[in-house]
Amino acid sequence: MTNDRIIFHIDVNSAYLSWEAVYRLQQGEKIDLRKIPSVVGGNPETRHGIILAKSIPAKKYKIQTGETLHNALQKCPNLTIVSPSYGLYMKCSNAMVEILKEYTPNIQRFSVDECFLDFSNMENLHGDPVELAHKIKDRIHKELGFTVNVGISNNKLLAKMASDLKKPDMVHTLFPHEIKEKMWPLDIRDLFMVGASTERKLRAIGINKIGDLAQADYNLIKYRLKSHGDMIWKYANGIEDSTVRVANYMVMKGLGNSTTISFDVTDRKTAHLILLSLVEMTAMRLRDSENMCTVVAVKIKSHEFERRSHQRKLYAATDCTNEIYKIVTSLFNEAWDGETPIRHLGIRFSGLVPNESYQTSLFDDRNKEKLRILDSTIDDIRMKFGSKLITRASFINSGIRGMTGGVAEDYPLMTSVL
DNA sequence: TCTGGGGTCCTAGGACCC
DNA sequence: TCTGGGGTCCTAGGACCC
Repeated sequence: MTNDRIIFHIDVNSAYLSWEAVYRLQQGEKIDLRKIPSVVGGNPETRHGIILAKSIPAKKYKIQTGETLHNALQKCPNLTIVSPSYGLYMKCSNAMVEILKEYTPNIQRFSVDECFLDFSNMENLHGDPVELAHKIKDRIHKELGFTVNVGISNNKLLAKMASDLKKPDMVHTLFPHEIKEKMWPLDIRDLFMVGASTERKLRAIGINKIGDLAQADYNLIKYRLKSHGDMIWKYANGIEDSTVRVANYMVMKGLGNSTTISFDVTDRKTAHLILLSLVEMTAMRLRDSENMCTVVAVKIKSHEFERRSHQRKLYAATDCTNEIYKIVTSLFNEAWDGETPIRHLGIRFSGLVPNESYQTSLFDDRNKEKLRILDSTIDDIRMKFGSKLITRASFINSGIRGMTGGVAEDYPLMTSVL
C-alpha cells in the first residue's frame, strides 16, 4: 500500500530572493535580483545582520544562508542587499498554494516556501506524475513569475530529498530503486535532519556520504546517536512513512517571541520593559489561538552568546497578560545575575490547554475576570486598528516598541517534523 | 564593526512516590 | 545505617528544521 503512494515536494527556488526579484520587476525595476549576486538580509546596525536568502550568482561566491552580511561583503564587495518583507512572502506563498489546490486538496504546507502534495491513486485523473509535475511547475512560473523544484517519490523524505537535487526550475524523481544512484553519493550533510552536530559525530566514525550511513551497522548508529540515529539511518535508506497532513492536523504545542536588542541591556528596568512588550504580543497570540498555557519560560542570551533559560510550571492555566508578565519578571529576576549585558530576550508559553476548558476556580478573585475582559477588549482593538493604537504608558519615550515579535499568520510552521 | 526568529523533539538529571 | 528499583514529573539545555 505505502509503495503505491505518489508524493510531491514543491520547493520555491531561493524563495525570499525570488519573490523580491519578481515584485521589484513588477514595480518597474530593470534589474533582476536573481541574475546578479544579491541577498535578502537584515540590518547590521540593529544587530540583525544575517543572510536570509541568496541568489544563485551570490552562491558562486560561497555566500551561505545564515552567515553575517559583514562576512558576505568580504567575499563579494559589490553584493546587492535588500531587506525582507514578510507580508509579501506570505502573499506569494498563498498564491502558489491556490494554484496547487486546483490539482489536489491533499496539501501539507511545510513552511512558507515548501509544500507536500499527495497524488496517490490519482493516475486516472492526472496521468503520469512527471508530466503533472512539469505542468504545475511551468504554470507557477508563468502565472506567478518564480520558479520551483518538484521532487517526486513515494514518501515525503524521498520527495524532499529529490526536490533538493539540482536547482533551479527542475523536476526530479527519487524512487527507492534510484536511492543508490542519486542519494547515496551525496554528502552526509545533505541528508534531512543531519545538522552540524550530527555531521561531526558521523565524520568522527568515518561516515561522510549518505551511502556510508545507509550501509553502516544500524545498532552502532543507534547506540551512538540514540533515537536520532535510528531516524537518520532509516532516512539514509529511504525509509519514512509519515502522511501528508492536510490543514491543522498538527496541534500547536507552544508559542513564543524573542528579540535581539539593538544595544546591550544592563539594567533591570529596561529588561522588564522589553519583556513586557514580548508578553503583550505573545499573550495576544495565545488568546487568539484560543489556548491557555501551563508553562512559562524566559530565555536570555548574553553579549557573549551564552544562553540561559528558566521556566515554571503553573498551578493553574492562564492567558492573562498581567499575570503572565508577573511570572516572566520573576523568572527573569531569578535567572539574571544583574550584571551580565543582555543581547537577546525571549519568552515562550507551552503546556497549552484549550481555553474552553477554563473554569473559574473557587480561589479566583473577581479581579481576574475583569482582567480577562480587559485583555480581550484590547486584543479586539489591536487586531482591528493595529498594535500601535494602544500602548502602555511605560513605553512612551522609552525607545522600546509596545509590542515585540509576532508571527506570520494563516499558515502553520511545522518545520523539522515531517 | 560579526552571529535572526519562529518552531518541535529529545535527553539527562534530580525530586518524589511506592 | 551500608542503602533497590520502577515509575512520573519537572527543568535545563541542546539539536534540528526553514
